Amino acid sequence: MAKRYWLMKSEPGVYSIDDLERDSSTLWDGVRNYKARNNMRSMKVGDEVLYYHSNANPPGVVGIARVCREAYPDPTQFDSRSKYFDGKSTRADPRWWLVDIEFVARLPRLVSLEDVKSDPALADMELVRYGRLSVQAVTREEFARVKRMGGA
DNA sequence: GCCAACGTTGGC
DNA sequence: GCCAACGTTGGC
Repeated sequence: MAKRYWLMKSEPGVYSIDDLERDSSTLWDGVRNYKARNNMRSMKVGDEVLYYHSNANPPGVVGIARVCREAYPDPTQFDSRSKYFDGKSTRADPRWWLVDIEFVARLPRLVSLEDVKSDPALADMELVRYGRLSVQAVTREEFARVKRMGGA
């Protein structure tokens, strides 16, 4: 299976690229959207990720990460003290899955949402067509282009 | 803080 | 299975 490419969103106030660089890797918990979950379940170790800051000023892609552990159940769904607790999920049949990602690099220049939207070559990105999905697939070409726009 | 564009839930 | 009501995301 060829390497694939993704875009993952995080609010910098919750977990920024700086946090990822400091931690070196993290588990991507708290995703409670089926499409995003399905995307994570199809990820393979080595897949590359555009790291996107949402609810930021300006919002945009700030770095590159890499999948370092394939999908396993999101532990927060079983933790009644977590805000991500899901009483309808069981350990035998977990509803929510996540992957681990590791820090690769920071982009020398931020590629803002506005930059992405105004580039005709990126008009088909899910980020443009359907903004709200927090874990999206991107094509190899889109990934390469955003990376280049970011000065990497 | 507003609100558009979604997704989810649950009554029927 | 429909759909109204409600919740969430995320740009602005």
